[in-house]
Amino acid sequence: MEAGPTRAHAGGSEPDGEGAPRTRIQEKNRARILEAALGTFSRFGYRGARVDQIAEDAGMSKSNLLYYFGSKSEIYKAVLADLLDRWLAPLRTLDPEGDPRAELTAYIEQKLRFSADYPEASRLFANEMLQGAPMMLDVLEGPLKALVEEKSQVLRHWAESGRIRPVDPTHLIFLIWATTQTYADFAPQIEAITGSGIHDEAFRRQALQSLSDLIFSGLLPRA
Amino acid sequence: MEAGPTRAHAGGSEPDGEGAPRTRIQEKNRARILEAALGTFSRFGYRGARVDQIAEDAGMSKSNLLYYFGSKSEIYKAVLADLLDRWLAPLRTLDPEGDPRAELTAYIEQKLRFSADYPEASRLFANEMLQGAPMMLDVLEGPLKALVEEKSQVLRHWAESGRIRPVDPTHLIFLIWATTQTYADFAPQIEAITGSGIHDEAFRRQALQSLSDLIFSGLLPRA
Amino acid sequence: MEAGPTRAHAGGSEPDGEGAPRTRIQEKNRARILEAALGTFSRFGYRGARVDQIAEDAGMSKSNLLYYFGSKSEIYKAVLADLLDRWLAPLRTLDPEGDPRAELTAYIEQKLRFSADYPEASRLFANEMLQGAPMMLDVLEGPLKALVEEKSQVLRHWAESGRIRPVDPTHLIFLIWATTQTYADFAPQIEAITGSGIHDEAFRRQALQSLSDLIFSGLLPRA
Amino acid sequence: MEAGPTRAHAGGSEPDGEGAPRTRIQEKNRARILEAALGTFSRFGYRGARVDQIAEDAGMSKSNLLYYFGSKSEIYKAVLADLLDRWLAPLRTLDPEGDPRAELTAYIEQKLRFSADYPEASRLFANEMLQGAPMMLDVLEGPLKALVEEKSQVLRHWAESGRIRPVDPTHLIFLIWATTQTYADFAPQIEAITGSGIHDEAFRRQALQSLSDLIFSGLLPRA
DNA sequence: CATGAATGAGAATTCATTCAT
DNA sequence: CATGAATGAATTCTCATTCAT
Repeated sequence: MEAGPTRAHAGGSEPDGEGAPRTRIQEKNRARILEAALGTFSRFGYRGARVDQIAEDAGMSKSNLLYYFGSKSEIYKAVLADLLDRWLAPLRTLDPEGDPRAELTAYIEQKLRFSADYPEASRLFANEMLQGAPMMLDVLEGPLKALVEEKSQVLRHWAESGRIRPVDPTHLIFLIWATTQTYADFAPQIEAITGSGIHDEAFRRQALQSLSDLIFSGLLPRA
Repeated sequence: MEAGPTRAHAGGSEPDGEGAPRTRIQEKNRARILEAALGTFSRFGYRGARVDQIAEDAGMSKSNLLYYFGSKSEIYKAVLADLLDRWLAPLRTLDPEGDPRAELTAYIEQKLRFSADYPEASRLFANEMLQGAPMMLDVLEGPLKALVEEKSQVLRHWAESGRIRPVDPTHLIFLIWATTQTYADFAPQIEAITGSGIHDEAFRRQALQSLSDLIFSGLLPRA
Repeated sequence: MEAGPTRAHAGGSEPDGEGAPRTRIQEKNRARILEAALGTFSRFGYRGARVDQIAEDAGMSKSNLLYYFGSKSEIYKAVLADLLDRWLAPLRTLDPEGDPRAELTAYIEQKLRFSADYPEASRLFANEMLQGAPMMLDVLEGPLKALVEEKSQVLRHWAESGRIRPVDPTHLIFLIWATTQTYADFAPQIEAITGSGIHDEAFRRQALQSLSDLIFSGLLPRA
Repeated sequence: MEAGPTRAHAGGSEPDGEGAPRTRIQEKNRARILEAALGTFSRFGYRGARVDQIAEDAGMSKSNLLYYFGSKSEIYKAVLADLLDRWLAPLRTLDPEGDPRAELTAYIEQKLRFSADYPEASRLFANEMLQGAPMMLDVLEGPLKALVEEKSQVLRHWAESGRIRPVDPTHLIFLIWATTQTYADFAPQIEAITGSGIHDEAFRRQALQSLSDLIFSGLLPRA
């Protein structure tokens, strides 16, 4: 069983009930925990992460951490939930009415920003995938798939109206995801080779430039 | 200490001396262990992996496994070493004298094959990156960087001679890596969305087609 | 690695920080552990001792013991530190201004008491020596050597002023140490031969008598 | 159970039967094993010693070592048996007809030589004592006790005939044992303080001189 | 006579979690 | 809201010993 739910923890007064109102300090501590957890889970995965380390990174005792979340898997689930929305948001903005090049460039830019601003979130997502996405399968097969199909339609329409060349939209989306995320997920490799990384603004501009140039114009010289 | 080297275990007559000659049975058992280890490490990373599980997957007792490798980190290192050569091989074949389109297409195809044939190796590599590449940094900064620089020259020459459009070669290489590996590393996502995957030959052909079309011709309609 | 230092264990909120203030319960548990550890280490040495057994003797679970000390070698070091002061204390009391016979007799008596009251401490010290004193070398070469040199001076002065015969002070000190400690360290032998032991008050008086008689008057009949 | 006998090892053709004739190579290997075992057992005691290490020190495989001795405790017992005779030998030479001073000086010298030549044997003996002499109790209570009683008689006769002062012979023997063995058993301490040790001939002469001077003449100045 | 292969019982830690305060 | 104390189930690794060759 990995990343699987554990029994709901007993006790009476935990602050995590459904829509339980939270005090300001609770809110702050939950946020600190989630941030620390993101850092750890993204590096080591669910099994490799240690509650101790999360607590330490969050600047509180392990006991106190467990007062807020009850169990390791609860923390994990909360982090994942936080993550998904942000991960999907950029694609949602793709506007069927906009100019294809502008829209896609904006999308790529947003994804690059995400890699720059939330590299750990990107890595956590990657980690889930590597493990077979045990906690995310339903999201992948549900909302994500639906969204991809919706946006694929947009791309197909653009192609039919001659505004872009006809390309398999799914693979195009995969390409955009892969190329933008790689700057976060494979950062050590990127940095070893280039000496810089997506966190650097100049580098990010250069990456955006190269990517959109390639995606829009391709490699073949114009006749 | 994660993924750090452990001292060679003192006890017993372990068969793993430097260039020690190996008997047939050793060869066989080591291979079984490495294969099982690849499966486990690629899913759970170094810390999340359990020696028990590797032993079970390899069909031997934990003690016997440790007779061959001495420690978890020794296994990990052996798996990584095995992996690197295969991972790098395709790029090495890129021939400066060949036709750019043919060469690059062949490269992409090889990388896709790798994702199809050794998805676990691909994921293990990804996992190392996510963790910050603790065991691989020197390889990244040494041989890998050198190879990338060598092949970047090739791309640059092609551009200078007008055979391809001038594109930042490093980012092009990153794009190829990312897009080909994503089919192995993010397989659950791919499958959730497309219902198929890189292991399927038709899918692989379609992916290759889409990728090379995009990379060579880009999205913009020809004037 | 024997008796070598281990890293402080990462996990949890161990109560053993540098000069961390200790609660009453911590004080009590640490004391129980140290006492049990003394018993085990003194019999079996560092390597031969089992943490399980120490925990059992201390009346607590192994986990709880490790909550207090983190590792076997940490316990060992704590026991040794506790031991050294007590072991050295008697020699410190040797007063240059006092009467040689009274001073030395008092010293011998204190050492015999130590053997009687803390035979396990004596044996632990012996055990460290047998192993080559891996954890104690610096103390031996530092504070202990200094103290011995200081007290050797005292003996030398006594000899120069004619109050005792001139004898190599170092070997005299070794003799006193050896003869007093043997009653604790070689207890089984002593008891097999005499049927009694240093724990017995009459025996102790007899030992003291014999020792001081020998040391002061020697074997040769007075002319 | 420590140092306790384990079940006799099965098999048929081991070379260790009662008076089984031994080939030259067997004889040589047994000797190498016993020597290596002495080194390890003397430092770490029975429990702390590892068969691996003994095998390595003896320059053979663990399997081969166990071919000769069958089990750890068998080796231990063999080493102890070897040891006892040598340890006792010096005392046996004490001649009732000889001159007390000459006889005792010779005895002390022999014991110091033993400490110099076989420090590991001395330490192994000490180790057994520290553990409560589980394997030696019967020897201590039998042959050793008898021998001590015999030689005590000698000392008593000497005292009765006025050749030495009347001193408790047992404690005198203990003193000689303790003081001579300390140079082997507590070698690290001796060396830390003096910078030399019993292995050094000059040091040994000095020790002998100091000891016999003290034992025969004592500390008090002659009137 | 000797070695390589294999194993199971231990032994030291690690780690998530519970409990009391 | 927070911490210290305690625990038991893993988990890695050790070690004496057995088996086959």
